[in-house]
Amino acid sequence: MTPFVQTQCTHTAAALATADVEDPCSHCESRAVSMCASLDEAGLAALSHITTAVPYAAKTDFVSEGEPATYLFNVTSGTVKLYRLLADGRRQIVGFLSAGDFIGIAVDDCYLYSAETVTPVTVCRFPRVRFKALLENYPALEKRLFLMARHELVAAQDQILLLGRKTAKERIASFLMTVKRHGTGTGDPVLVLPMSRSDIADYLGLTIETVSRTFTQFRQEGLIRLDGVSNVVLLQPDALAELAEGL
Amino acid sequence: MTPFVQTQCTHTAAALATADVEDPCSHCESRAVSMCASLDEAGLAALSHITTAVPYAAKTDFVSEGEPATYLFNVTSGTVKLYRLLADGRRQIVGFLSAGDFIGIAVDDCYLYSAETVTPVTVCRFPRVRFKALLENYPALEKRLFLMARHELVAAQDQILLLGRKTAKERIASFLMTVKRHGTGTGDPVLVLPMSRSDIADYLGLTIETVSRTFTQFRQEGLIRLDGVSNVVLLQPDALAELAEGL
DNA sequence: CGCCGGTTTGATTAAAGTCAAACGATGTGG
DNA sequence: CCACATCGTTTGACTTTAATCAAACCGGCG
Repeated sequence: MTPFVQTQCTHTAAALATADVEDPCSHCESRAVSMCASLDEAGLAALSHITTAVPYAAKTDFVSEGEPATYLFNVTSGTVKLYRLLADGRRQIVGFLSAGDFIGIAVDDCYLYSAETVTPVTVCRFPRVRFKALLENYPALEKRLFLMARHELVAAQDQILLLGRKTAKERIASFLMTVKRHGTGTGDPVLVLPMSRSDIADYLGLTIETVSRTFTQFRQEGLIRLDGVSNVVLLQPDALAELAEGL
Repeated sequence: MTPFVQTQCTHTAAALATADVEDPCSHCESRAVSMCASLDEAGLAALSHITTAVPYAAKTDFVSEGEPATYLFNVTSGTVKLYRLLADGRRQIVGFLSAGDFIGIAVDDCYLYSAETVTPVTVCRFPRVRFKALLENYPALEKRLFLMARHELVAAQDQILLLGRKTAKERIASFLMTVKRHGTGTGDPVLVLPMSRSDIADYLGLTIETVSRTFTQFRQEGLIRLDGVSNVVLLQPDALAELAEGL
């Protein structure tokens, strides 16, 4: 478990093969969408100096709630879920992350949630203390993280509205619209859900059975088509959008 | 409605009476707990220059979701609720604010939630554009806002766990513990709840009836004592704390 | 005193959860 | 190559929690 390579800030097998030791981040596919976009060459070099690129297999736990926060991470490919547990094992997924997302914005000394990969994932790993030191010298990076934190806060409030006041159908519809928005940005109505029904349930505050039944119901109503378990075609995206808003 | 005074950054009737025009923020009771604590005298002077102190009566709506975000606010006294609505009127309160809390950290051009006073409230009001300009010159202020945003994010994730996975009893217990923590910090087990049962319900994703029944149940079980509707004495704070964590 | 809003209590319903079994891909070993 | 075990998913029957509908209560105020 947790194999890793010491090459810095190069993330895919392809990138690794062509890694340029002098400028390791230049090939990073997620650079443009990550906090790294805020850094000039000097900043990128300084960051790459404290960075380790790490690939994880699917279903790998790599952050545990309550543990000392030794490292912070940038997801560069794949899907990660963040979750919190109650004492008796009830689980709430607080977010799904993908390329460009940062893990640890709100972290102080200890992690406040656990993180597990959903798919195979690559991350850039930074020692927390050194990252915080670096932040002092790159105000643009801090500004960028602030912006990302604000976006996370908006997303969290959306989720609070969903969990507090939406029905199961509205939650699933909202989830589909979020995945759609998060996708290519094109109007592509074919979604890929890399996470299991169990993950979706724990994200939406439902049970596996209710998630499954609701997908079936949407299929029967002609709102979606299901290709296997992970491919969803939105047949009536507008109707789903309305459902998501409670109309 | 929305009466206001042009005196700058002086917040209570008492403070108003003794306002020092040269140094209007010096008497502010919430300065130490607000973002203003990050400013030196020059910064405080610059901020006070774009500030209007505004008192609001209880139950006054002063921010509306979707409206252009002309102003940002700092709460200096009283309690405010932030909420979002679904089309059919279902309401979710995303947070209660009090002295020192900032309204608009995550705001871009338009407000993302509505705000209404619970009690009589005083705020410092800043034109958004001018505030953002000022931020550029006071990195310590921006750092402080970033820190506050991170704390809000942690609180939001706690609320997501609560709404997604806790029972009604656990939600009420969690709410009581949050109010307790938010209080004087002393071990004072007597809480004052300035908000209505309806507000508590809309904050916890429950109905008025369930909130009321759960309080009654806690009273019958000897966990709390109720003095009227707004005073709650925690008779067994430890048991409530355990309930809140799902133990 | 009696109205009025918010709150509490009671009876019933409905939405989602639980328990349980069947289904269907995927992967393994005979 | 196919039987079979496994794991995640779907479907079904039933239960439970909290919501809904409705009435009584209570405290403050005109």
